[in-house]
Amino acid sequence: EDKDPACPSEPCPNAGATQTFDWMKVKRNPPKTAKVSEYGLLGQPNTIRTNFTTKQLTELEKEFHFNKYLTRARRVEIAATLELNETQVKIWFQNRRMKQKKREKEGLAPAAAPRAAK
Amino acid sequence: VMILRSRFLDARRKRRNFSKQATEVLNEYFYSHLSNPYPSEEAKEELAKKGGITVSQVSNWFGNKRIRYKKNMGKFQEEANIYAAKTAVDATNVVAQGNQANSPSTP
DNA sequence: TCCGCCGATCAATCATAGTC
DNA sequence: CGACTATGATTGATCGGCGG
Repeated sequence: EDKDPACPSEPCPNAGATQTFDWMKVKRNPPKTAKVSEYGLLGQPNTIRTNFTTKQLTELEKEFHFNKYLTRARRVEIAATLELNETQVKIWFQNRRMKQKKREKEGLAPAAAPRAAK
Repeated sequence: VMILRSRFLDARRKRRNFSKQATEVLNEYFYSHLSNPYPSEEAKEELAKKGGITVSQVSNWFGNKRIRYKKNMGKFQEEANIYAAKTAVDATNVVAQGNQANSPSTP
């Protein structure tokens, strides 16, 4: 996975002027979205970002407008219907809530930023 | 998976490059804090104000910058040197210093 | 001890703007 | 004008911390 003929080692000595800080080495663990089941042939089931279909997103969106939060039962139901993991549904709602919050926040500040600002 | 490109109709993405001044401010902060380019919420607001962009845009910029920088450090060497000279508040060890905790991080 | 949520971030990708 | 690159935004998923 990393091909760097110049600096094979880890402590890559500072090449050039700037050094290599910790944040530059941060590496996220690959998504464990694997579906178990059939991976005997392909070494990697779903080590990549899942792409939800329009249908799935539509359903999730619809459910979101009904309830911002899911109950365990509802989650299981939706996951089964859309053929997704419960975790994926859970995460989707989580991200959706954050997105909503972000939107609300932007819908108030950009328009006006008059007073205040100390 | 036949092409779920339903995202086509997302008129949302009408990107606009930031002004020279915004980029200047962002890069200045980034390279002067290269040891830890993670501005606090307050710092982001400050940068947003100075650059005339939103806080989210500042976040996006840093997110993209960090990833792209570490992905190909060599490509940014030149840029790094330019901005590094400008400001040097950096400090690999800014711990001590008898300083003032300006952040309201209540323990 | 396990689980869900939050906030921030990562990482890959999309689509466009800019350069040649 | 098309090809290629630079860059802002989006988003499924991870990380660490908190509370129940």
